[in-house]
Amino acid sequence: MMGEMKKGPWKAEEDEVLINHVKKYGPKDWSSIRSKGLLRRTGKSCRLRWVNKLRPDLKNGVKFSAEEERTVIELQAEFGNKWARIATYLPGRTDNDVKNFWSSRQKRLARILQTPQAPKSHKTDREGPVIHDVPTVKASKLSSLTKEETSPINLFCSPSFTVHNLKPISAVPFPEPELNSNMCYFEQNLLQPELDIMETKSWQDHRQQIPLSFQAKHPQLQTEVPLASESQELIPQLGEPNFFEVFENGSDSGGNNPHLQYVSSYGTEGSCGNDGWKENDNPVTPDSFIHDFPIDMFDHLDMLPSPPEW
DNA sequence: AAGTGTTGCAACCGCAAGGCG
DNA sequence: TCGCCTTGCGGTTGCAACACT
Repeated sequence: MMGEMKKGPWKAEEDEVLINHVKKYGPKDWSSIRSKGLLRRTGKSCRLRWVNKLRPDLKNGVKFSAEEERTVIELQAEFGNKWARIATYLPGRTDNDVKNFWSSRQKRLARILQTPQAPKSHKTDREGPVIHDVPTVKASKLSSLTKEETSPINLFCSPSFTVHNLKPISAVPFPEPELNSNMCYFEQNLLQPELDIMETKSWQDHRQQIPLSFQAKHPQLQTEVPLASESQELIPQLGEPNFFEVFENGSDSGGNNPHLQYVSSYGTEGSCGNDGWKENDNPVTPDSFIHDFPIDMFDHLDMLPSPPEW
């Protein structure tokens, strides 16, 4: 009879035994490692160690790239918490990696939402990406239309990993804006219903409302909104497929946006035909959308300079 | 330098599915 | 068909490392 099962961190010697076993027999027969008396670990533990740490093709100690983050976000919106499935799209990443990444991200968002004005955590310094460090990017979908035909709206959205995720179903393609660090563009037509509803709002009301209508009605102004750091971290999430999950306790894992249903490029959502967003039958009004934010969230928004100053 | 809070990661646990006798 | 065993997956936890006061 074997002694007690060993738990806890693996030692280098144990790793070596495990690796040798896999070399001989392949990544299987995990239980035989114990039955042969090679290790006092369960087969389950051995398998986990191999899959998560010892496999030769792993990106151990390498942070998720922006591209990987984008992929996870898209796939989580599509598959839900199917980490193993998502991991198959990310070479060198395990389901555990993806799961931990997502968990950290959710915690970060939750913290930001709960304490938008709290003293900045020291940890934020080693969290990325910081908006102003994000390189300039271009919208992926280009158009021959002029800006006058499809006046872009500057919305508060991070270009760091959301731009190409946003694939509005609108038939009018994107113009070709260059996105700087604090802004990205949405197709105006997609937002027009919201813009009409919010039409009466102004920058003076910015504590409660995002004055999209101002920009929509004056697209030529191309307003740019400087954001405080915490809001810079939060507001980018507006563009993410699963953004609404942040606000919804116990919402379904599919990341359904109450207004727009995301259909990713990985394509299991068939009703839309093309990649992108489709309209929900019961959209949430912009007001209810905005009211889900902490009341003081927009305190970080600075007043726009008046046009003559531009 | 010590204390404290936060984060990321490694590993465990429980459950379910599948294979096999 | 049933029960056992193995494997795989998702959720959770514990802890070391780090940053700040």
